Amino acid sequence: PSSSLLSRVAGPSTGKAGLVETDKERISRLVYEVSKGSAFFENEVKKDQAAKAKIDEMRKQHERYKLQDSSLAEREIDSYWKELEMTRDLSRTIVHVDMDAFFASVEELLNPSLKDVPMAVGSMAMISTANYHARKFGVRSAMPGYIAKKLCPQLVFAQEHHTQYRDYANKVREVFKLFDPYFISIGLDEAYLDLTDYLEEEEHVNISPDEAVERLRAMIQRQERASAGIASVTWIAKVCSDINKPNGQYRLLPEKEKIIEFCRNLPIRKANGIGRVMEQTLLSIGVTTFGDVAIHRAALRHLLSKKTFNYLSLLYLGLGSTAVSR
Amino acid sequence: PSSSLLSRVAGPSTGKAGLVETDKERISRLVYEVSKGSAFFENEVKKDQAAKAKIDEMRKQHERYKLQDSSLAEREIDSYWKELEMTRDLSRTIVHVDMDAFFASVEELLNPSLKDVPMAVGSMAMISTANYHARKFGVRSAMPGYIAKKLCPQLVFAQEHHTQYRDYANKVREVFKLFDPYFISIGLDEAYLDLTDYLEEEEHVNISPDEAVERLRAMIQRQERASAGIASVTWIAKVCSDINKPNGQYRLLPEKEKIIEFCRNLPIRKANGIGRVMEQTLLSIGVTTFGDVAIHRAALRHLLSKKTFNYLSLLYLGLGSTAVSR
DNA sequence: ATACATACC
DNA sequence: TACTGGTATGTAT
DNA sequence: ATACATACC
DNA sequence: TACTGGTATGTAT
Repeated sequence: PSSSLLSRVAGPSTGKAGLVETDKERISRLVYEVSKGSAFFENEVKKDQAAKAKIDEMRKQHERYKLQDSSLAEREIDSYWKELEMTRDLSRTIVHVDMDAFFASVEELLNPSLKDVPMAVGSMAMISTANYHARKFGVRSAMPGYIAKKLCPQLVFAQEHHTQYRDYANKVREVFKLFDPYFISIGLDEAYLDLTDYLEEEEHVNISPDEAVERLRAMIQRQERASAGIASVTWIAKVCSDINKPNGQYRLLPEKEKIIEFCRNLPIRKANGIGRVMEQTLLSIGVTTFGDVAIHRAALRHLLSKKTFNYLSLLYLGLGSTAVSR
Repeated sequence: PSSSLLSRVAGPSTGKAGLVETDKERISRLVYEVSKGSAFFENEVKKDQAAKAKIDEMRKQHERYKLQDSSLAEREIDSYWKELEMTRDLSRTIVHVDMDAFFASVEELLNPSLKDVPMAVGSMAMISTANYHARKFGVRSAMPGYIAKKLCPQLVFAQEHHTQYRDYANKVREVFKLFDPYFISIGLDEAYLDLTDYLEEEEHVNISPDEAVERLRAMIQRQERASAGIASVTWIAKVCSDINKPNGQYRLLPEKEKIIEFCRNLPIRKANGIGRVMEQTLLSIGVTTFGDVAIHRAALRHLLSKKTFNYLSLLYLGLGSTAVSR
């Protein structure tokens, strides 16, 4: 099976965190073997082939395009990027907070005996989250339970208790409100906050963004653990919240050079909006990080839609929305 | 009423040939006054408003675009045009033949008394062609007969005799066949011929393209008169056939500089494919001739669809299809 | 895919 | 009194 | 406009 | 045995 099919059937969360390469490989093969033959699987094979055909078309177009001189196109793109640069706003302190294994940790609060065993919330059909014991075995969100059970035979299932999740989420949101009354929730377990106003208030002027977020996470941590990312735009804050997960935080300083360097080395898949298909698409052009976007800018503008190219431009430059409060 | 609405209700042929400006103005106003209130008219008003709204949107976008520096875009377009230039083919001698007032002149053959009076083929509802006596009054193809009658009260109507038109057209086509067996007919009264092979035949090597076309028209003229244009691409041949109409011909020599100069001064509306709406659209950007297309190339590429811009590029450069025979 | 607008004869 | 009818192509939804 | 694919939680 | 269900957005027809 091709890598794109493996990544498709392995589910979105596989390969995200906490596993070494050989484990990833072993797990995705196991998932593949177990899935094979199901209706779901056959459908995924079909979709994968369609996506691959499109990517192959593009690859051929790219072969032709590569022969051309692209220096003029590159200069035009550079000039466009210079204009984008004018819109850079480093003035906001944006935080992305992500509750660690939220559903699972609520279940652990409800039944502390689950704390020390590999546990997943959901059923043999589908699990929504797994605790970190289970994750060590490759168990992931959006993985069917029966596959998770193959990866981890001693896995314990907890039924979902949505009402409780909402109650706990509301408690956490009370904390967010103290730091930014206009915070935005994404589902029950994520939120974006704009800390700029908080940090400018007289009683907080001596607090650094890192300290403020430590404080916020400490207030949450009476019951739940959370990770957080701090940056000048929302999407980078989200990427940062993943870096020291679980129970950690990371700040990317609001300095143009640092931001561009950060994005240059960032695997494209880390950005919101770049999924499995776009990852494979860009890979076929030789793009793995946003730094590669700059290298292949002329080809990318030629091969992708205007919207997609403009979006990649923002990601390469580390630009994006700072809109949380309003 | 706005000029665009006047031009819309006046019909496609108004303003084409043979009238001075004040006449055109008087006629289009008369047509407007007479049409006003009809269902057809109200529909045209609605369509005109929709088209105008779009054009106005574009105009606003253009106001913003004009503030930007367009030198890089211009260079990229120039490089694209240089590539297009590589495709220029000056080797073909393309002729467009257009029968003068075809239906009307057949009617005159069928009833010679119609020769000396203003006459239109059709009815009070719609006329298809008018003879040149009638045209002096502003009577045009696709004009409703009752409006034509207002312009020219003594106008005589002849009923259509399609069978006869087809018979005469077939006779004319026999002539075309002698010059190019692969000629292409457009309706009953127009044709494109590729004279290249004819002129290369041993018995014709001493005949110029102009002479060959004179000869062709003379052979047709035993019964019908025709005008013709000679150029290296079909669309310019068609423009040329209009220049010395009726009963005349014009050749644009197959020389790059002459062709570009010709197009530079050519009102955009003369080209096939540029109708009333595109004319108004381009006018709103300040484009009247294809020379203006070069001046405003950066804005045009920004404001128009890729297809439209590429098409205008060909028209500016005097490039296009030479495909007649094949 | 479909309807509608533009364009031409 | 009364504004064709056919085709091709491009654009918007 | 509609269906479908991608992407995310 | 067994692959959620919701939303947003982009692309193809």
